[in-house]
Amino acid sequence: MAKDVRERMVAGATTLLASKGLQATSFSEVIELTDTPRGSIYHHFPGGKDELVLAALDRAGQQMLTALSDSDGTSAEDVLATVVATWRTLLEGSQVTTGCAAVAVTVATESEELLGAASHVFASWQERLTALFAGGGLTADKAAEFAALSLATVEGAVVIARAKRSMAAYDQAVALLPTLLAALKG
Amino acid sequence: MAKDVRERMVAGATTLLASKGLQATSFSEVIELTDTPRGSIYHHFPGGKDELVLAALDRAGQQMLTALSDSDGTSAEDVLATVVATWRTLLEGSQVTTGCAAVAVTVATESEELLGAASHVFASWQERLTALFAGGGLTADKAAEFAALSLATVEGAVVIARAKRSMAAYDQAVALLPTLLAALKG
DNA sequence: GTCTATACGAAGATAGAC
DNA sequence: GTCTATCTTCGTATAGAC
Repeated sequence: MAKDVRERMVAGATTLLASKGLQATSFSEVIELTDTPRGSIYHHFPGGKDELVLAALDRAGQQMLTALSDSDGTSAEDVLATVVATWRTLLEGSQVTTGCAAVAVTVATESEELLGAASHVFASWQERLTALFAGGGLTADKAAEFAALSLATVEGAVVIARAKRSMAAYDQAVALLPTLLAALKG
Repeated sequence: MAKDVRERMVAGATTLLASKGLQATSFSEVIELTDTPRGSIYHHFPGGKDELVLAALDRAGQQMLTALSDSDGTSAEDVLATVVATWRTLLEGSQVTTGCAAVAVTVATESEELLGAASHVFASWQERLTALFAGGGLTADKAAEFAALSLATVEGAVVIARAKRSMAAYDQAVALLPTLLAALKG
């Protein structure tokens, strides 16, 4: 059915954004990857590529929020571990070739709308992390700053690990995050 | 003279990579930005676009190393402040639209050679930071981990700040780096 | 070193048939 | 909903004149 085709296209676009970037997230690649009919792209996405990418960003944003959905009421240490592990799993499962869709869009788009959507993804993650860290033992101020730093660190670590194709590079870059958290608590 | 044209093209490509990404770093854009002759691109870069981007990445890598060239013998705190301030200046001078060329290439290329060049840029920065932090009061192990984390954090902070077009987002993401450094020293 | 002309392919997008 | 055909634009790249 139609919903299914559209959903598969969005999922494929999300994957392509994260692994090959905005340029390679073309209709041709999406169709090939998802085995969906070429003739129905503009039926499902009248707004063209931008509408597809917008939907893909939204999906990517939701996925991380879902990964954090079980973290309510857990300690800040556990929240941090979940974030670090979630990205680690993504990297490892792709031989360190896949990263963050929002990052890929941010550094490659010239569209205000797409940039805004990427911004919204980051903001939603940071907001959620701030709440979780605050609930997990940090003061409001410290929670906000630690959420901002840990998100930036993980995003940077993912990019650097991809360039080096090295899980060790990722692990090294995030290694001191628990140390910082301990310092904030102590 | 020839060297001048080539150099201007490389400089322009570096700027375009950092601000508009790999796709937009096209010959047309480079020529327009740098006001260089269209007919001489393949004279200066027989290897085509990849050769141009390779040179641009190398240039970007050198620029950061140059920014760190006065940091020998300074404290780890001063080294950190220099790194954070260098990226901050770049962001601020562009209304938060410019970022890191190596990040732009990493998330957008499918070329092993370009990915390797981006990897080399990150490695050269990290190596230099590790040496500076070690010289500035950290043990070898801590220096390596703090170099990896601070580089990842700053790179991530730059991307997120660009998406949000917000210097405050950058400042917030890096705010706790001195706290971590203090914890490592104490 | 720089020019023009040109070839080639890919991508986004639209129109109209089925 | 899906197809095919087509259009336009753009980017990379080459050839050969100046």
